[in-house]
Amino acid sequence: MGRRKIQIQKIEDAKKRHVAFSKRRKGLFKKANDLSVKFEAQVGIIVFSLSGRLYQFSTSRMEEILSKYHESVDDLQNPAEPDINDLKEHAEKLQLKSRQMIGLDIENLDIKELQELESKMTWGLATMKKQKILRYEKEKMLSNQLEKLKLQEQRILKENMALHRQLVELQSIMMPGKRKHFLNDFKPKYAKSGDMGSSLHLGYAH
Amino acid sequence: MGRRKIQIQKIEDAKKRHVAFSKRRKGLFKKANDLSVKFEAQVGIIVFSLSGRLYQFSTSRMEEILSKYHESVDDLQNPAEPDINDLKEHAEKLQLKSRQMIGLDIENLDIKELQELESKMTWGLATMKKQKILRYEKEKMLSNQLEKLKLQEQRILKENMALHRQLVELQSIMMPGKRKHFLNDFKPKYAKSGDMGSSLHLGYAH
DNA sequence: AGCTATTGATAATT
DNA sequence: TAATTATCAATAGCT
Repeated sequence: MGRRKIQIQKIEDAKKRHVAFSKRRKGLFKKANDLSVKFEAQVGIIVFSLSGRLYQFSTSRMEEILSKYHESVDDLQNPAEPDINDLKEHAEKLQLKSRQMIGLDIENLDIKELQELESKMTWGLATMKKQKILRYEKEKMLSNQLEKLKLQEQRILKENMALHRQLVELQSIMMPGKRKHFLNDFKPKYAKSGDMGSSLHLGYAH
Repeated sequence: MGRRKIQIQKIEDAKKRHVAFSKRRKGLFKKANDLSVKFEAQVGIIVFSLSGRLYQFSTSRMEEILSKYHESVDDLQNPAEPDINDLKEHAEKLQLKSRQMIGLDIENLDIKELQELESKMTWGLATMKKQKILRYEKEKMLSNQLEKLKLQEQRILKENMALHRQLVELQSIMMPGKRKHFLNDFKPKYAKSGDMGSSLHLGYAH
């Protein structure tokens, strides 16, 4: 490359380091761009510097690429919930191999091992997907229950009114024009006419 | 690079194309690895081939990098809901510039323009976040309503039973040991003793 | 999958 | 920060 061969990275002084980082980032993004142009590939690159700054390159909207990535990963059938420790162990393994240039020799890796790794990696995503479904079903169940309860309330109210009507009728037959005192002094709250609607205002569109 | 200079990409035959793609991918991933080692950077690369196949490289778990990316993007304050057309226009602009190697000259771009673009790009994410909150509140509202309805049902049932009791008491006073016929032949369904619980089995943990 | 002529990338320097 | 250039690295076309 440059005037001298370089191997590993020493801390160097901050300025040189920054310049070199900038150059190499630029080079990486250029390579990515070349690839995307030459092969009509869709590429997204995310880089975090040591200081935590984000640099990114993408041939189209990054979010588009990321969601496509998630779909792609989701599409791999998810294994029956691998043990979480197993998952972590594999993640560390991958990380280690990554340092040993897994990316470079990715095609030389045992394909089965790679698939296994990938599918285990997607476990988290699959779980999220399930939760989404569960959430939807829970919500549906809730609104169903609500509907049933409202109907139930209507029926009971109706019966309540009927009972009340009978009671009044009976009282008027027994002692017309007089008030009864031997009965409990009970005042129905929920049997007023014209209040057949729910006493709660429940507006909810599912 | 090779024996001859290459400019654009012709359709070539599939085999050569695939070989070249593979080589360049490998090269790209190597560059990424070099960068990450030399500068302790965290790098994630997602590549979709024209046929839709996914290739990826990452220095640590891809999901970790992606969530870090989302955090990073989320942290930029989102502007007060830019117009959707404005957003689209900017997205197309970015896409166009992307083709013109925005990634390469990203540092030469007007920083303000870049920030504006980025923050508008995060609008979609912010909206999703809001929807999540709304969903939570909707669910809370639903379960609140359910609770209220259940209590309401209890109260009405109680009153129903009381009414029924009075009715029976009144009948027994008027005509002990006899059945009344001038009253409607009404059979309360919801005033049976021992059925004070809700008739619906509503199990729900919020 | 290896090889190498040739172009591309870049470390050090200005 | 930008340009130059001596060197090393990547790779296109061949086997």
